[in-house]
Amino acid sequence: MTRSGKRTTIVDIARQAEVSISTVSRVLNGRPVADEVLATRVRKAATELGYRPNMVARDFRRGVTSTIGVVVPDLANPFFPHVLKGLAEEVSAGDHRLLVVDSGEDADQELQLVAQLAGSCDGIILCSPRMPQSSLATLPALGVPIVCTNRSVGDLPFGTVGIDSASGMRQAVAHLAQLGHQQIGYLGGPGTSWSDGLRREGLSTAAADLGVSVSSTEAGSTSDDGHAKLPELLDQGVTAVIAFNDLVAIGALARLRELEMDVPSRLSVVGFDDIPVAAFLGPPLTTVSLPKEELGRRAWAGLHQQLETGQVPQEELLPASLVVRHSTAAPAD
Amino acid sequence: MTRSGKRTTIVDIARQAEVSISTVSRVLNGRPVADEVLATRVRKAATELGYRPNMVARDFRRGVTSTIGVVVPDLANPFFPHVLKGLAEEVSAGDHRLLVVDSGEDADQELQLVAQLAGSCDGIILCSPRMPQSSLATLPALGVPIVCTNRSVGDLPFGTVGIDSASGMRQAVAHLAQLGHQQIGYLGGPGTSWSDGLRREGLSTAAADLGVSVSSTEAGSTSDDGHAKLPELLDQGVTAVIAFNDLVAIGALARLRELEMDVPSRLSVVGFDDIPVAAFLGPPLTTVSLPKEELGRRAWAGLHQQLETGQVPQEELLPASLVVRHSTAAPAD
DNA sequence: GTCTAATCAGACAACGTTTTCTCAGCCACT
DNA sequence: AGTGGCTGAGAAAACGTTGTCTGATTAGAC
Repeated sequence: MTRSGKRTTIVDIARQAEVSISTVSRVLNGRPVADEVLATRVRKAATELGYRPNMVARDFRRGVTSTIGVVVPDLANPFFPHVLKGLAEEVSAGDHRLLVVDSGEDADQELQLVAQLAGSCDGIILCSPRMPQSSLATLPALGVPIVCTNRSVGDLPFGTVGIDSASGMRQAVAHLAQLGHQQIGYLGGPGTSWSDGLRREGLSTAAADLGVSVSSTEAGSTSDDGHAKLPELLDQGVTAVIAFNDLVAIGALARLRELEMDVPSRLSVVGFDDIPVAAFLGPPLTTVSLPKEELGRRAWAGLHQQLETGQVPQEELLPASLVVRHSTAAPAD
Repeated sequence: MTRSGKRTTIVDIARQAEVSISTVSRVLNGRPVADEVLATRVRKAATELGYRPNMVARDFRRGVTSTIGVVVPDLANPFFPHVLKGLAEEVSAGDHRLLVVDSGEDADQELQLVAQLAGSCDGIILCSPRMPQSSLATLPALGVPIVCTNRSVGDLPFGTVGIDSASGMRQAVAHLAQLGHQQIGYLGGPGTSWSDGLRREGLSTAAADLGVSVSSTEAGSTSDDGHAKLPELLDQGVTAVIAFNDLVAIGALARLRELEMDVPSRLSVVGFDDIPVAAFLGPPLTTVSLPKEELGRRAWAGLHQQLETGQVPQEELLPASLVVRHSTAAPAD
């Protein structure tokens, strides 16, 4: 501390080490300094005074924020924290901070949050954005590089990285078909979800290919939704159900328990995401595992590239793979 | 945009509105301006030029960061996102940003992260910190106000807000005792967890008061831990098990299913936290519900107060309450 | 020994904003 | 009518850092 109550700055160091401010800056930033004597004097003074750089001033001068914004629809959905973990890992390695905001599954608030974030971020990652295409189209005007996950953005200049849900769905349907199921139900996600669109598409083509019939309903993304909408599918005589995600599957499982219908003997259930509890459910859930951490990592890679080169990265699609546990079996017949 | 490629600044506005820079600043910050004509000229120019303030410059000048750091042990643990939601709600209302970092349940990394965060935050909220008291004691030197949740900090100058886990535990034990259980097992949390200490304390006093006996083990905070450690308790002949949290309880439930021991007829299970899936498990989990969002809100209140007044707020304790579902019943005898 | 070239530390401007200070203008009161 | 006080807009400094530019010092070549 200097005599004044303020924080120590490079000026204090310069004074104490009897060198110029520029030299302090150079030493502290590891730029080449010829005179090793000066350098050590500076470093000594810095530690003596307990110097810690003022990041805000540094960012201000450099014209950056060193901050990346991430918008997720719902942190309480176990899917997103995993994406964040993958993201955080890489982002902090690149000396950036991560500003996380939760839009509460609200498309309007999502749009507002992005606009607000844009003011204090070098770049933004939109996880599974729920906003309509028309809102999405307003974002380039913010002048901030944006990468979307789990969403196609038309010809908007955004990087995108998604998961090949269609393929995952094909694997799930193939698995069920092989077990002998002829009638499959789909507990679909929210209509605003791009992934849900992909999954429905994969479902119908796979079903057509394999000669099984499909009933589907729009449920949502929570366990409550799965719990509420399952009977609708049961009425249609399905022998297996695929859920939009594991949470919905958990809701369905709970309803089946109430109805005293055993899983998998009376009904097979397949989830999506492979959240950690999936392996511990009763029965352990067969589900399509998605590379969540990798999704985060690739999103950062795309954004990073755009920040460095100005080039909008190409669209990317990550593979999904079915994990067979014990919630699926041959139909009772 | 001005002719140069740069972003528009208040200088551009001043030029266009033909007023001084100070006036622009005053108008834009809503400070009293006498001449309404000037004010409207400024506002008009600002919208025409599409002005968006440079937050970094503003924060720099004001000597603040407008950012609050939050450290959580594991985002994938469903407990924390709820705390964050309560927190985020209030924090963003106060024109602050939330910087969230995940320490991966690693005490060393936790300490490092806090030190790093300190450089770019006005204040820090430590959620259930896992670091030892000795590390905690080094934090005041960072010169940043800190509030801890779920942790007593001795005489360190931190605000703290916790949950009365001991009372929750008493309720759980009372519930089980009333059902007729005489032998209760506890699947404890990580030794570094303060909450776990509180819970053990509440458990032993409640057990003594009610005349039931207790066996306990140190499991951890994940479903894997519960799954692995449950047999240890079963060997001791308990008729009911209380888990450190719902995730651990889920692991226990899974193990019981494997062992074909029905819940609650063969063993009663009680969790802690009341995470959303708890209600959908098989059977729906009796658990001690914790005010997670409120915890976040109170933490911010404490930090906010400290930032405004410089006064370290008093320790706070929030109530917990048992939610009885279907994983508990009278013992088989 | 002198002149040129090269090297490197120090002086200083700049980043965009807020805020303090200055001073012009006006009103009211003597 | 002159002066004192007051209001409010404009000028300018300041925040801490980085980076460009300048000037000095030294080494090398003739």
